[in-house]
Amino acid sequence: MPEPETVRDFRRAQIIGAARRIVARDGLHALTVSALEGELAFTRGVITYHFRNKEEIVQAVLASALADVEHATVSRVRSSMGAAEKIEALLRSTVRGLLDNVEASMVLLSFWGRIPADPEIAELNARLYERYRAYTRDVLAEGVATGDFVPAAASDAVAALVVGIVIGTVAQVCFEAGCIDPDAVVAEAAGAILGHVRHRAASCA
Amino acid sequence: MPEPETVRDFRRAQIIGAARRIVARDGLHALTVSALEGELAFTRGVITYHFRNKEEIVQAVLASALADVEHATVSRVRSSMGAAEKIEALLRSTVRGLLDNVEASMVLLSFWGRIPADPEIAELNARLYERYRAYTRDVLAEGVATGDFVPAAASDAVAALVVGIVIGTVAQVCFEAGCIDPDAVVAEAAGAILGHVRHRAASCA
DNA sequence: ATAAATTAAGAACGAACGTTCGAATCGCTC
DNA sequence: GAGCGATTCGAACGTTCGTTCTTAATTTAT
Repeated sequence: MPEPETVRDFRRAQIIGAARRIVARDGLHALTVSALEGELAFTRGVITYHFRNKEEIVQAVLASALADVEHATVSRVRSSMGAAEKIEALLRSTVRGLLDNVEASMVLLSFWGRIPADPEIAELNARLYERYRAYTRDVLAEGVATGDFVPAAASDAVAALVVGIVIGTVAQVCFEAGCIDPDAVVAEAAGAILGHVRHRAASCA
Repeated sequence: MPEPETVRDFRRAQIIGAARRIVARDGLHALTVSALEGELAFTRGVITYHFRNKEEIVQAVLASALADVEHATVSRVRSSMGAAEKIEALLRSTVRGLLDNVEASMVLLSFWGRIPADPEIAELNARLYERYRAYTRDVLAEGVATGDFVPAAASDAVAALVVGIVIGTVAQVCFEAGCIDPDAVVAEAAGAILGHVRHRAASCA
């Protein structure tokens, strides 16, 4: 990630940052040029000079949030871990990472409203989740190969379950501030899933 | 649910139905008076005659979808079931019910974008999920009382986990049509959670 | 049959949106 | 310090939005 050198890059980053704050705070529908003027100390001349149009800003906001979320998820799992550890890290670290960057998470949740109307956004979202599911499937297969997991588990369904738990937990925390303890939820989820995919002998004392 | 008798009630239902279709198909931002004119065979005179303003339509759409979803969830669990059956029904029937009425589900997902800006919508959503969590906690307590479940389980976290699974699964199905098999996901989820809250003796052959 | 009330129609309005554009200002080079 | 490109400014434009209002059509009651 190179430091912004030119004025252009600096301004663009500044505008995208303001746009992200607006979207995370008030929703995507509140992202207007006037709102950007208020959030920054600029007039709209600056904004329209550095971006061709508003759609370019919207896409930059989405790309920025997607990059953050991507970085907060899979990259936290170390390859030195065992399969069971990886599954737990996949859950715990991902939820933690998403909630450490609530702004990016809220931005992505805001973009959900555009999925029905915008196939491009739908595909970016689908790719994100599919990548996460694919990684989960790999870990499951790895666990089966090492003999840690039972081979019968339907890895497609379990992968979707893991992703669903992450999505559902983050959504509840983001939309109902204070009502949910994500660490406790993730702990239960990890226990339940590992107890389900691991050989019974390992979990039954 | 009384049949619409007066012309007024009939027209209102007609307009709300069209509004729901628009929101479910294209998102909440696409719900404009002009779009309603197109979806119905009316002019905007009719619409503004039967509704004070657009906000009233929006709230009616939300209330309508909330009622549908509410009906599709808790009401499907029979009180004659055992605790374990209830947990499974809570998962399976709820996901099924939500996906049987994709329109209502998509409407609710569309309204998520308004949660950051609209405390009223945020609370309606929070209430829906909290009621679902409370019911799950009751079932868990019932299972503990009958000796089916281990008493140690943190029911708050497990309840949030159940709701999260429902949300995450429905979201994946709605946003990635065809990629996810909800029945398989729910089956894995039910197996994992029941294996986790049930006494080990019951699940270890 | 006629008067009154209800409902439908569609033109017109102000407000807010994204965009465009010419003038003003800054920063650098020669 | 004059000249020039890069940047900032803010007014103005056309469009679309939700709302309002007048007129016409239809239904209901007497």
